[in-house]
Amino acid sequence: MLHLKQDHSELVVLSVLAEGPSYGYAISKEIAARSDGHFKLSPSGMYPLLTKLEKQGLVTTTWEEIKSRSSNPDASGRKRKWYTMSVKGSKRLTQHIENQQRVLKILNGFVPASLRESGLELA
Amino acid sequence: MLHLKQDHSELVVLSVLAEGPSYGYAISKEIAARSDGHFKLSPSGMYPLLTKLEKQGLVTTTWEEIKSRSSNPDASGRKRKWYTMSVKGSKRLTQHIENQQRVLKILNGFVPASLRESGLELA
DNA sequence: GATTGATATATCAAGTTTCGATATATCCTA
DNA sequence: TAGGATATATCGAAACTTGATATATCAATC
Repeated sequence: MLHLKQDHSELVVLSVLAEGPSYGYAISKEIAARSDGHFKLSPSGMYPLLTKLEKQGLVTTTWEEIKSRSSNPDASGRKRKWYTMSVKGSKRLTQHIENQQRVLKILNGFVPASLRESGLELA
Repeated sequence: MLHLKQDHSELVVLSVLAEGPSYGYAISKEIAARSDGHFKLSPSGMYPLLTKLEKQGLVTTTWEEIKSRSSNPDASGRKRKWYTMSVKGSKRLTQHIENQQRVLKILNGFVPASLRESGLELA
């Protein structure tokens, strides 16, 4: 299991949001599921990141009031904060991936030829 | 220009050392040259890293006394610390690259199909 | 009706990492 | 003799990471 660092976190979260609006908890489950449990983004990594994305205008947010069926109808209920990727966020995701490609290509240039020949390539 | 993070630093430094012994200053120049100036590992990143590699037994070291031709033959002269990759270091480099490949493959699974179709792939 | 586990958002503090600045000293060339 | 390159190394402020903690609801079991 690998704890995601900021760069990868941002790429992964934006990628998940590229397929439609979601919210913190669901995103973290999605990341674990789609990585076969290999990637983990914990609450303390997720929420500060989402706040950052919001401040940078890469996502917009709305609150959903989750009404309980069984309890007091006046109760505030659980709240869910939805994140929707903006056009700016979409562009940022593309940039992110392009940048990763560039870095990978350079990085691959450092891999010794002997290893590259055995299929150990990064790009 | 991109400052290398620890993971990438280790991979790049071990890759350089895979081609033969070298020393801090030369490695940093090699990194800048072979990345067309895109990667930079500054002294404050380089020396602690080399010390770490040494402590982990991934490299062995020897000091070279660089004798001056023109000055006092008794002068201590400049010292150069050579780093030689060990068998353990060689194995670690392979592991490093294999691990990167694995992470990249998973990461690529998050990239939206629409972007992957335009050639924006990470693995 | 009480307990448990899952859902859901969020912060804190301690630890680690990063990186520009600094320190020291030699060598070479103009 | 001054400046730029060579060479190793540390410091401290800022940023980042992450386990722990806090709060609260909901659903299912006991």
